[in-house]
Amino acid sequence: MSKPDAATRIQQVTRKIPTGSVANYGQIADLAGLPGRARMVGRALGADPDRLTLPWHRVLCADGRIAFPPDSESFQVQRERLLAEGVLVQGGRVNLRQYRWQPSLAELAFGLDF
DNA sequence: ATATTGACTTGGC
DNA sequence: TGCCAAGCCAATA
Repeated sequence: MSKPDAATRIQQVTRKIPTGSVANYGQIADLAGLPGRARMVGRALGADPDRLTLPWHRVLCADGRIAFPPDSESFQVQRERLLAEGVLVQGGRVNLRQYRWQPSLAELAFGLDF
């Protein structure tokens, strides 16, 4: 278990996003040790079987917008889940300056398996 | 084995 | 704001 695969690390980092906060794909990629691989984050989250407990809805595009097409089912689900935990979503977008997750080293390291 | 796709980002104009 | 080109790379076709 010393070197979990990329998808696993992405899932682990995503689980650390606090309720009421959000992060963007690139940020998760960086924190998971996958710089420049934002696309992989979206793919990994979508492929993750545990969609009910994994807070995938807290992951947004770099500009704060929901990555799904506004008319899609996923878009709505994500919007609902964000609103449900107090994150304001206007025009399919979240104000990052207000909700962006800014983890401390301790916050990231706590509970991690090195 | 080659080509296209996509829940992305960044930089430039 | 917006469009475009590059870089990214596993999954699909």
